[in-house]
This record gives sequence, structure tokens and C-alpha cells, in this order.
Amino acid sequence: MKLKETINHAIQDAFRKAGIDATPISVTEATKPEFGDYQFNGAMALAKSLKKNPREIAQTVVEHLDLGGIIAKAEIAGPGFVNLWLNPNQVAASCDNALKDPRIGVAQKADPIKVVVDYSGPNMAKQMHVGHLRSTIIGDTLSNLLDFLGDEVIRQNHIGDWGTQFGMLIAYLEEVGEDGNTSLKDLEQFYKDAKARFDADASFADKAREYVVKIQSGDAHCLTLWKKFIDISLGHCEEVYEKLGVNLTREDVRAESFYNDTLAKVITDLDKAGMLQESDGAQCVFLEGDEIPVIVQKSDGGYLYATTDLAALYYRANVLGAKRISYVVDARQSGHFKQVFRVAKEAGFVPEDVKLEHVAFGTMMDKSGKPFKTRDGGTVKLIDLLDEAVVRAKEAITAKDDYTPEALENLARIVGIGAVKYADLAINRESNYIFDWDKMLSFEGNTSLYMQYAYARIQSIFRKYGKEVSGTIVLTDELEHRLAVTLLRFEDILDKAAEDAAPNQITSYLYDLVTLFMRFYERNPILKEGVDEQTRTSRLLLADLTAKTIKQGLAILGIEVVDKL
RNA sequence: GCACUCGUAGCUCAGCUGGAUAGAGCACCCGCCUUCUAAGCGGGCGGUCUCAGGUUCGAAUCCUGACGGGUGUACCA
Repeated sequence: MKLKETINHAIQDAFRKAGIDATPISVTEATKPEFGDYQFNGAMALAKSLKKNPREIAQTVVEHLDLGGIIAKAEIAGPGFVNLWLNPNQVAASCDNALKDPRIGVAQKADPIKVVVDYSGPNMAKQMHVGHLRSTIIGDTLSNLLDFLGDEVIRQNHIGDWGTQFGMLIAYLEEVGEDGNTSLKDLEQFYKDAKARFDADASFADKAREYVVKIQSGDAHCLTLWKKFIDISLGHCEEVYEKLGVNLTREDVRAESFYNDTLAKVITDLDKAGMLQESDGAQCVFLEGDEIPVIVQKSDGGYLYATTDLAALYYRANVLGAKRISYVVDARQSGHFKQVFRVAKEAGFVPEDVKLEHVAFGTMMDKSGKPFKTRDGGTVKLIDLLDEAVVRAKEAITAKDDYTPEALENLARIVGIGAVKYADLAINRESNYIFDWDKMLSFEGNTSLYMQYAYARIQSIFRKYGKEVSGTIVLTDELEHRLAVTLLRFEDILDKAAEDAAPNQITSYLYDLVTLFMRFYERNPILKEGVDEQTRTSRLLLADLTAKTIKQGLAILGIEVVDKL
């Protein structure tokens, strides 16, 4: 439910009844349990403009507050804090309602929009490495989240298939005379070999450059080779997506090459808009206040990254009809996107009401604070990281219990991949972060396994109980109350996370929720002797809603749960 | 040089629409498995929130400056 909004309405009502002519600032979650469930801190802020003592204002608000609704108790503390305790009956009833709802009380947006989420965007010339992890899973999470909230999400995988390096690769592919099935198995090696050849042999380099022109002008033979190359490369990416459990398919691919035929139009349209200017032989757009221009056409006539992005923006806003376009790309490109977004708006490629955002994320660093590389200077292949995660998970699981080989395989996959994804998503996306193999594959503390474990424990209780639960929730102590209120906060968390495109807000929430549940579970017995029927039913229902919330939250993060661990 | 970004516990990180005594995980120390899964729970240790000013009733949070790390800076993507 929209809990915060409900409480804010109650405060607004009190303002109206008290005749205070001001819009109250939003309530916030209480910073400590002693301060209740929520707190209203607006009295201090209003003191100056109303020329009143903040405690007086707080007093007036409290006197006019309806204590029969969502709020049960309000207390003034300190300089004018208003601490609010929620009505346990209402909280319990809202939890009961959430349990009856397949969406566990999270509303579908009343005014859904079309959103394009551009993510992953691997380079077809190279195997995906750990640096591609962030864009792929942050983008996937954002897509899942918006989709769950009711928006129409259009996933776009803007793969790099059109750069100068492709001439080199095609030339090499032809030279080694492969059908593509053997030599391309190790793309990394293939790229290195081609590059070595390119650097060592001038005539090969010339040939490579010829191929670039040929591909881009539509030479049939070259295009065939190129397509084969892309097909195989994409296959490798799909293998990674499959392992990662990422919802990207061929249907979502709109490669750079897709925009090739519209690039010339970008230039003429910019010219028509009077924004084009020649500089050193290149076609540029000079933005007011910017030192460097956006170059859209090279002096040799070739197009650039910015040109393709402008074409893509046009397509997404006008053909796909998106009202929000989110680019999940490394923070290093923020300058580029700032410029491209401005050009697109000023040239009218994108209507004014379309929200363009760069969902930037920090760089992955090594332990000494340098951009991440392996010992030998290369990169860690994403597929290797994922395989290792599954191996380690398998070891951990085997030590714990006996499983059939199939069950073990499946469990190890869910646990291992989940750990990798969670470790990455739990970090504030804007800051750089240190890649730590062991931390990423850890199963202790704030990890996905903690949530999966809690989920499995709850399922175990229900297996043991073996009956349908019917009844209602009655909150009997402080811990249950806090757990229930936390459960009701789910929708607020998702809304905020969607607005900020911040998956770590979801992981933080889940961790808080599960920590509360674990404490509840330790302290409040459910099936044990001496628990009366009413209490047992209520606790079962609370556990059930907790499990459903964990499952839904993890599903948005692209992480699965299991019934038994 | 200019621009952007970050600087919080030994390590890795939350918190940043200003609110009460700054929070986790890891590591370290102590306690809890005859009773719903100990991959767990409870307790302890650990901080001048880089520094200096400013705004404010109130600053880790906002502003200015310094220092330190990272990144970007016209025909790569």
C-alpha cells in the first residue's frame, strides 16, 4: 500500500482542520523504534514563516489529528518532532488485504507510460567481461521493476556491431578461412589475433579498412561474413544472459547498424534546425556554455557515436513512443549523454515531455583502486565469474546436506548467480566499487542467500504445518508490529527505487525486512507447543506475507528463491 | 588547465528531498543448537563522517575553499 501517502493525508487533514495555511512536508520513517513508526518533522521548518514556537505548531497539529485512522498515537518530542504510531488494527488489516492480493498490495500504476531501458550493450568484437555486469543487471532490474509497477517497458540492447574494428575482424575471418564455428569459440583470442595481424602487416590493415567501407556500403559478400560474425558473437552473449537469468532476447536487439540508414537524416535535420556548424572539416553542433562541440560527422564523411545515439533517440521517442528513456551506461559517459540529450531536445528529435536519463554507474576497480584488470592485464570474462560462483555455491551446499545431482545443480545455480547479482545490485550504483572476488561470492551476512534462506525457512514451516491457513493477523508485540509495518512499506520502496533507478534501495529494504523476520522467528514461536490457535494463525500469515515479499523483491532483482535449502 | 564525481569503523559499503545518541556486513572477542533449517540469533570491540569556513534552531547530508582518489576533456565507442 501507499503507506506514506496515507499518513501524509492524515497530516494534511490536521493542517486543514487547524487552519494552518501551509503544505506539510512529507513524513519520514522513524529513525528509532522509540520514536514510533513514522515522524513528522515539519513543525520546526514552519516555525519561522508562521512566527510561532515549533512545539506550539506541533501541539496544534497533534490536537487536530484523527487518531481513529491509520495513526493511533502522536507524541511531541524534542524541539517539535511529532512521533507517530500506526494503528495496529489497521496495519494488520492492510497485511491481510495484501495477502489476498496476487500483487501483495502493490498497486498497478494508474497512468502507465512507455519506457525504453537501454542496457547491456555488449561489443560484438569482444567477449563480455565483468565490466558488462553492472549495465546488464541494473538495466534488467530497472526494467523488471517498472514492468511490475505497470509501465510498458521496452528493453533495448544497443549492441556495438558497427565500428571500425569490424573491418579488421571480417578481413581476418576471411583470411583464416573459417566457417566461424571453431575459431570464434574464443572471441577474445580471435580479436587478439586479428589485432596482432592488423598491427604487424600494413597490407592487411589496408584491406581491413577497405572492408569497413564495403560493409557499410552494403557489399553482399562482406555483409554475409559480418552477419555470421555478429550471429556467433551474439550467441555468446545470449549464453551469458541465459546463465545470468537476464530478460534480454534477440527481439530486444537494436544494434548500432540498425540506425545506419537514418544517420544521414540526422545531419540534414540538424542542418534544417540551424544547429549545424562546420569546424575543421567536421560537422558539429556547438552548445551554448560547452567548450567542446558534439561532432556528428567526421571530416571524412563518417558518422560517430553521437550521431547513432541521436538517431536512436529519435527512434525511441517517435517510433517506439517512449516517454522515459533510460540509459544504463558507465558514468564515464555522462558528458556524452548530457550533450546528446541537449542536442536531441533542442533539435526537436525528442518531444519536451520525454524524460531522458543517464542511469550512470561507477567503475569497477581493483583492490589498489585502479580500473579492474586481471594479473596479466586482461579482463575477467563474465562467464568465468558466473561459473566460479556456481562451483563455490555447490561446494557450500554439498557440505550442508545431501541432494540429488539435478537438485544440487539447480540449487547451486540459483544460489551462486544470485550472490553475484545481489553483490553488485546492493551497491549504490553511482559510486565506483572495488571488485572483490571473495566478497562477490560470499554467502554470509547481507547477501542474496540470507533472503533465500529466510524464504526457505518459511516454506519449511508451512510444509510442517501442512494445512491451509485461514484467519487474520493480530499483532501481539513490538517486533510483530515493526515487521508488519515494514511489510506495508514495500510499495513505497519500489516507487522510490523506480524513480531513482536505484536497485540498492530494494536490497536495503529486503535486508531490513529479513533481519526483522529472523528476529521475530527466533523470539516468537509459531508451531511449537503452547502457542494458541489465534497467535499461530496470525504468525503464519505474517510469515507468509514476508515470504511473498521476499520472493517478489528478489524477482525484481532477477534472483530466484527455492523452497528448500 | 577546465569540468564531473567520490572521500563515513581495520576492510567493503549504507545513510545524503537537512532532524534526536552516525548504521550494516566482513574481521576480532563472548554467549545461544533435546524444541519451527545455527547459511541463523543475541552481546561486545571499533568513528574528530578528509580538513577549514559558511548557511541553519539543527549539517555526514546544503554552499564555498583546500587536500586526496577516480573519470572526462573535438573527429573511438
